[in-house]
Amino acid sequence: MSRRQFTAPDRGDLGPPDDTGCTVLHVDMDAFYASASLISRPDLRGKPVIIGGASGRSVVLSATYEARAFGVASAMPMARARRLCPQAVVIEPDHRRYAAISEAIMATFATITESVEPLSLDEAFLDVAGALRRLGSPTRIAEQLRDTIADEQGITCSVGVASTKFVAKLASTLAKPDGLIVVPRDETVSFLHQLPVGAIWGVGDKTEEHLHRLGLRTVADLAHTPVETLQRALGDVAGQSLHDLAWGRDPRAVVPQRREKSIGADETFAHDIDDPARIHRELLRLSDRTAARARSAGMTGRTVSIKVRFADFTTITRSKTLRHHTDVSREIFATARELYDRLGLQRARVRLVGVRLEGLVRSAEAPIQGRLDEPEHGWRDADRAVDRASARFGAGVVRPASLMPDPTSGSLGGQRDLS
DNA sequence: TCTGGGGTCCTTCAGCTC
DNA sequence: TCTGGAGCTGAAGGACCC
Repeated sequence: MSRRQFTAPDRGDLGPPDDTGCTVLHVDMDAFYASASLISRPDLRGKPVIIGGASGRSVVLSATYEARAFGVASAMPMARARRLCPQAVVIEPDHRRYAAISEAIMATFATITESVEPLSLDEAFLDVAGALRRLGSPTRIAEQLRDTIADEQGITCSVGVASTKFVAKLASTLAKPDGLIVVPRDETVSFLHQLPVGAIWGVGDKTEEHLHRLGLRTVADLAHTPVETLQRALGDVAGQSLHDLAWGRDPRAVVPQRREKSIGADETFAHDIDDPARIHRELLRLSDRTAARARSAGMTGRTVSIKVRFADFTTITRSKTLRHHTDVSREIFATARELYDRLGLQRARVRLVGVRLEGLVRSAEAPIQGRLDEPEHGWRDADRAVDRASARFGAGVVRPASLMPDPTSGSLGGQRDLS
């Protein structure tokens, strides 16, 4: 679900594209969250619909093309989206439904090739080199795939077909909505050179601005700039990478399994908070959530980091690397709290806090060491028991006492000890 | 206009060891 | 014993992606 939009370069009268050697497909669902939400609301088809949270600070997760015509876009503040398109129907996201549909779509991909690299819930790369004899040309496979997903899931997708991942991804963006673009291997460079620099994967607003200041506006400009100049401006890695991509060089293969490197959770408050006790409770809740997700994924991590965003939107991070790996809620919270307290904030107004566990490895590869200060059946066992209860009765049935609603006030636990 | 939540990757800098 | 450089690691921040 790319957020950037460009116009497809004109191929002129070159005839049907030659897809020889174009075995990389990038498949991207069209307005995925909106399309998925409309499956149960067919009465809203053809109307402007925005998917997003109800809280004052939420942003647009997705919008139908009818809403986009009014200027509504992903990641836009909801308040602005509502102003741009007041007649739009707003629907709260339903992440369980999206995950279920995504799983079904990935299963469809798996019937075509084993070489599927999911990028997110709604898009993936497929390497179809091994499926050509069985299913036909890459273009034919892409067409079949689009038909199958439309029939089985009731949503449309766009597909880019090319010889490299980067070009296939660009092509699917240009094909939207409900389209298919093939970029023949021999036409890769001419295809790229017509595009603006912002079309390149990895060039965001800041880098685009930087390149514009250097007088570089198109991919052709980029390609004809000495790589050393780009490296001086953007750093060694980014400079080299941009130069390579501008010439269509992208050796990255489609990688079926990608291992997570960090797991975390953050939360933006409905209103800025300056009460340290409330922030500690939020850190506890986020540590709990992060640890539970790590255990569920069978991972442990060694570095705990926190993120704090202030009322003026400045953001800081602090991290601490432990001597051993952990997936224990209490230990992650203790580290997060220590990092927060070390900031020495005197009632600063905080907008967001986050907790993240980094340096992940599989639990089996990093046995959790028993600690001398832990009781025989330590906090790990308690966490496991909570996991089992949550699996049986639903998430949140067992929580730290400080996160239980306070019966006297109706709010979350008050001045309980969080240590 | 007023900016979510979940991630990855890169750069820079400081501290440590050899 | 002191010093400087190389290499590594951790920490922090920024940019980017969906």
